Amino acid sequence: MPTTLDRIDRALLAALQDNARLTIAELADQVSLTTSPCWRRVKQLEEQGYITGYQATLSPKSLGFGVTAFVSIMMDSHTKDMARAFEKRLMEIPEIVACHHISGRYDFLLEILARDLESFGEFAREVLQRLPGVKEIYSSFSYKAVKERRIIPVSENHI
Amino acid sequence: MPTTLDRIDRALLAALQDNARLTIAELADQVSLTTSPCWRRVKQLEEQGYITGYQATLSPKSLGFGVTAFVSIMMDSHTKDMARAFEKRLMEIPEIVACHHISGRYDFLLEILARDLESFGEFAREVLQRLPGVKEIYSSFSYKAVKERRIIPVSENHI
DNA sequence: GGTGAAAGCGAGGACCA
DNA sequence: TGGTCCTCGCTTTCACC
Repeated sequence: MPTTLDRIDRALLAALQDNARLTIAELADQVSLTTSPCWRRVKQLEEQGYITGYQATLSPKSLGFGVTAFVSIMMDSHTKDMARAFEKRLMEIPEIVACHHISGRYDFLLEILARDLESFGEFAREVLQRLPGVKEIYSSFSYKAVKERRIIPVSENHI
Repeated sequence: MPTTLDRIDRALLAALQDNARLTIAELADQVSLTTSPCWRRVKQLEEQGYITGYQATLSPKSLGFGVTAFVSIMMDSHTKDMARAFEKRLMEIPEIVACHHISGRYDFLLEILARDLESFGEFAREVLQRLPGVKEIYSSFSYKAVKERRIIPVSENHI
């Protein structure tokens, strides 16, 4: 399915990544197309998996989350069951907004939101330390999000 | 401005975080309101900064990025000028999709997309090592994104 | 791949409760 | 606040190039 993307497809992806609420008419205008082919292309990009969803970006601070923490976790053992239990438990905890299984000294890298440092401390003690299979935890706090929109490059140079 | 959010506002935020392309009519339906008040609430949530934007979520893999790397960077010195030069340069590099200034042993944590490991190696040598003020770099690769949608909790329990 | 038209629906505003 | 109504423009899907 992943047919190759032409200039117009890439322009559509860039435009929608910047503003997911653009109407088809506005999009068509930006890429110099009429609405029908523009609409078909967007549908195709969705069906072929280039676009996986549309999300409103919320402000953590406005919602009461003053602290973003990055937590590195080392596991006791590295069995498949252990990893599965750990990952399953993670999915239930909304404060953990991202998690990657990673290479290197630690096994998982988590991104966590908390109201403040005190509430993070409690969360670390009561929740993180009790996750199945955890051996060691290293926490680091974000002083400032220098770049956080996670804009994926779509221009051809990068491929 | 940040007036407090009631149940309906939170439901709207949750719905739009899940699908930013919902129409006002669909949203109104989900929260049992008619379109006008629903529309007014969404506009308010945007104006008051709870919603900072709407983004299409793209698939890095489909776009040719097979590797997600987390790079920790230690700086030479910690002057304000140094940090500014470093941050300014970061903003110009699209492969760096996120960056936080952090506490702890390292100063910055970057998230980087690359085609493959080889191309990341080149990027690390040619770009990262040459960023202004860099003293030490530690790279770690994501084997698997266990959770990556960065859904910010909006239910009242968390506040 | 592209155009153009038609039917139906949503957006956004004025106004009332 | 929430609801009604109204108008304009957009979305979506045709048939066709």
